[in-house]
Amino acid sequence: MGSELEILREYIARRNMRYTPERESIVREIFARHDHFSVEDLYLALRKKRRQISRASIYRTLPLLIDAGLVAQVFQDSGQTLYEHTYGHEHHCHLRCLRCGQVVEFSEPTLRGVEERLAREMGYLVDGHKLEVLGTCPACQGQVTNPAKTPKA
Amino acid sequence: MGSELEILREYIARRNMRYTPERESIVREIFARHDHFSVEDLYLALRKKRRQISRASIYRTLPLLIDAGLVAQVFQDSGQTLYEHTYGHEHHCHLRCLRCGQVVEFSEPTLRGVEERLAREMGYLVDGHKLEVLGTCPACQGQVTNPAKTPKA
DNA sequence: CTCGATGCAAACTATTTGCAGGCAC
DNA sequence: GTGCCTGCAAATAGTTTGCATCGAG
Repeated sequence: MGSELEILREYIARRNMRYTPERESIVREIFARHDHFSVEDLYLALRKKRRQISRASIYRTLPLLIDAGLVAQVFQDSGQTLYEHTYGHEHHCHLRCLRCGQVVEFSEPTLRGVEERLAREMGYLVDGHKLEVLGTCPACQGQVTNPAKTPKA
Repeated sequence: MGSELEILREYIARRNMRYTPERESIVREIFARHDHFSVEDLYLALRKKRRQISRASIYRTLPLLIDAGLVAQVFQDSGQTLYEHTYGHEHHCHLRCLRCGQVVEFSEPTLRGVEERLAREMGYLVDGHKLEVLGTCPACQGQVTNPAKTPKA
């Protein structure tokens, strides 16, 4: 706990950037929650805690955190990009219900082998993977069948 | 060849919708190309072939084609949603370079087993999966290291 | 003191939608 | 003829960006 801030500090120091209170608050908030969040979620949560940080700063900070390995982009839902913190968590995949949006996390260790195979065969330097399994959750089964909503672009 | 039109016809007939020349042209164009395309790509390609179809119609048609199993959403690149036709092709996964955007397709049959396991353990009705492996392609390795571009929302 | 970071508001861009006319059935 | 579709243009919504100011180093 708190070592995400050290990572941030180190990342920032190594590039002669500024360690600002805004950046620190953003990271604190991201690691205080344990869900998939959008920029808007972050913005509102910070504002509720009396840390008013502009959306622009959040948009500008997230790419840094991703590059620093603290955060990952998960997927899009209804037009919003969702993120999750990754530092300190084992990598996992997502099973998602196309009707209600429910997300279940699961792990699939064999994918490490797939990454290695691709690195070897294709000469890629592999950073990671994203596996999403899509379907209908138990609760949504047996309901009228409207075309499942396509995750908005 | 051409059976994608039959699928479309059947899908449309089954729901008392209209089989319009616009919808047919869109499907023809999608199956004439073999790449990942955006709505804009389609729009321009159709227009170049003197089939002027509005973007709105393309946006309205794609969800139907996805529901009909003819097309799938692949991923986002620079803010655009990319699609590919799927009918008549084996399912495959994507290996993508975060620096130049190159995409390599590969297959990973073991994922079928993962789907089955999840269906069994979580009670989901599984429609399919999307696996994306991210990294740096051989050509982009050994270049100055700017933070890899995050696929825009 | 200097230059990178912030906030604001305006700009962009992809996508959605209301509406009037057109056409598949 | 009826109601679904289409094109157009306007409306949305998420994200980006220019600029003046602020503040970390």
